[in-house]
Amino acid sequence: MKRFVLKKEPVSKPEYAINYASLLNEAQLEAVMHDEGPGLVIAGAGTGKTRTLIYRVARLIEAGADPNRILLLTFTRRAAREMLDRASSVLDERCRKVRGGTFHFYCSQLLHQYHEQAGYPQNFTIIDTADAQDLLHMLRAEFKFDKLKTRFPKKSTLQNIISASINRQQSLYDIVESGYDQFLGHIERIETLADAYRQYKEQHRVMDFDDLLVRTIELLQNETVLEQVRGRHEHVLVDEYQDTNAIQAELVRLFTPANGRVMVVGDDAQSIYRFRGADHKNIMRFPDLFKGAKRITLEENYRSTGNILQVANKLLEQAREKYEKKLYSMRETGDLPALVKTADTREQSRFVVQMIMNLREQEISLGETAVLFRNSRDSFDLEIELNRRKIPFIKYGGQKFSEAAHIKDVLAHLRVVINPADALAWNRVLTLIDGIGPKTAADLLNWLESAGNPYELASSGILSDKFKTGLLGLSQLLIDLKQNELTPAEALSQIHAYYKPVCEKKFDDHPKRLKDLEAFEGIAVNYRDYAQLLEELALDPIEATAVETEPGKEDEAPLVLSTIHSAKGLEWSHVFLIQCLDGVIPSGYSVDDPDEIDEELRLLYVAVTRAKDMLYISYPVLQHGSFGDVFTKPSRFLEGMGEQLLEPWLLVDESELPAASLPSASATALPATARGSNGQAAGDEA
DNA sequence: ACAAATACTATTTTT
DNA sequence: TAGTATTTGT
Repeated sequence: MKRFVLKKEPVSKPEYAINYASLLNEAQLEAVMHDEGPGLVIAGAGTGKTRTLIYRVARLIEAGADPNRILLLTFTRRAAREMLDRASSVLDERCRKVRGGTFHFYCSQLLHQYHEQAGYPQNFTIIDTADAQDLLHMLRAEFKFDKLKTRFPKKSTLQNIISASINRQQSLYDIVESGYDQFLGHIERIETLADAYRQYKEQHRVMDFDDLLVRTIELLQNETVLEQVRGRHEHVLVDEYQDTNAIQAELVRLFTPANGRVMVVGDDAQSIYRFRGADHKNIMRFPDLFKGAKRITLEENYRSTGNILQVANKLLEQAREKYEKKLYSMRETGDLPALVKTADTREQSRFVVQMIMNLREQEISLGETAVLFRNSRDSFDLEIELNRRKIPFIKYGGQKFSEAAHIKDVLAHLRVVINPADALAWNRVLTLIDGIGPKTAADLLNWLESAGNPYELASSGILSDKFKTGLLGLSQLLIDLKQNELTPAEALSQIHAYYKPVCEKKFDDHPKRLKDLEAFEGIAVNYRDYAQLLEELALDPIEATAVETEPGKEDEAPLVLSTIHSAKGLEWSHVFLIQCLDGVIPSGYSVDDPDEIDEELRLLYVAVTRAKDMLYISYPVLQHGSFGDVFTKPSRFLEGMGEQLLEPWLLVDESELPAASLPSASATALPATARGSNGQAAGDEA
């Protein structure tokens, strides 16, 4: 029955098991069914972007595409996993065979596979941001730049500058001039360091995150490799395209097969990674890069109530650079988002906790609620309050679990065993020993390079009584780890035992950290060998910083605390946005650059559009600083919003309320709605 | 000369 | 809070 007339007929249904037309709106359907040539989907927040991608994957497979030859690039590995999970439940298990992951992950796969052409050993190691910083720290000491009279950038700043220079494809000078002008006097030293850093990485055959992308582009200059790589992609799909930078855009171009089957999805109004070189205009330049790209726009929002979208649209109106679309809510109007002014941070925390407890009584579970903030530290006070009230929560964003000092300490021991040439890990391991500082460690390292057996530390020439015992202990541990073939979990448990006293001495909060280590051993059970554990951890660090679970209630999904950046692509029924202050959002660092201000505005836009049913924006009037209290102003972005957009809530002291309204309470504040008695506000129900 | 203890200060966001 | 500068101690 295969007929050459098929093309002329309306989209044929009988071929598909899934009835796409009934499950998707017109624009979504168009994106899912799009066949030849490049496609660009501009999808506003909550317009079913992910849904469209999922159904497209299913549709392509149904149409006969080999799942293995579909490449799905996402921003995080979590997003890739979720998408393929959902696609599998929509269609079937074939969807799991889709190639996918982050740009970094896919590049690292290619580089391992074509290591010869790339000029690297098969087992090159990937260093994460913290390693890169440690390396710069070491180099800075080597060049004696740490003993200068004028202020020199600290290691994290140095790493930021170097990485920005690569990702934004600008010279170090330009980066320093535009963002770090206080260090312009040191520009030559910074250039020296960046050069030494690059050399070290080449000599030791390690790559940082940026190298993974840059080296892949270099690799694909090889025509044979390029043909092979392209040849294995039948379709390329890219999510969150607005957050790609020029390097990633080039990768997409290189990955795309000759048939031009590439589809990218994104929202220029949600571009929030400028600092990493992303340019929200990139997505609009896609048609220049891929001629004849079909453009599809999704504007119907299924997520948020009308009132929430009004606030979102009002935010975008303030942008200097206009965005082309406006969101239309497909839902009811809903309640007005709340604007809550609190006396100080403590009161804000108590307000949030109180509201969350009230919501829980109204059958809105913790898992349907999230608290968002600009900076990771903005939730510190709230975390204390949540702990006090025994409310389980999980925090995303900020420092990662596997980047915490104590976890890195433990991992360094593993790294030394896998790769005795890993100077960074040695440095870390050695300086943990009492009596060994940077200098002695460097001397020992020097000796190590010529040593026959690097683990027989005791035979080194420079043994002093001061640290002899410690060094012997370390030697013992490393030999144990090397000789007995242990699983990663067993090895970690050995290291844990060795590290325990060190940890107790080094950290005041050792009980918490030792508990983390136990949890880490549990996680390590899932890994085959040391090397796999280390590489996966570098590319996909364990995101959650702290999980606090109340015993017995483990099945209830915990409350989510998240930075706005980490909340991208997610949604919750009720969303609290705390610390909505001028100087926080927009960040105080961005106020003199209009482009940066626009980015902060988009950030706020992302935060607001995470909410499905109700949004609470709060800010404290007074902040307790180290120099005394400081009066603060709400975010400038909220200024133009009248009471018809945001409803001001008053916090009423408990003592002024009828006794019944609060079940258990210390001096907790309670919101009262200005709308009178019918309000949904907390406390009214119970 | 180097390590350890203490005081101070400046703080984004992520692969 | 953690990273850095300064002081104290061995």
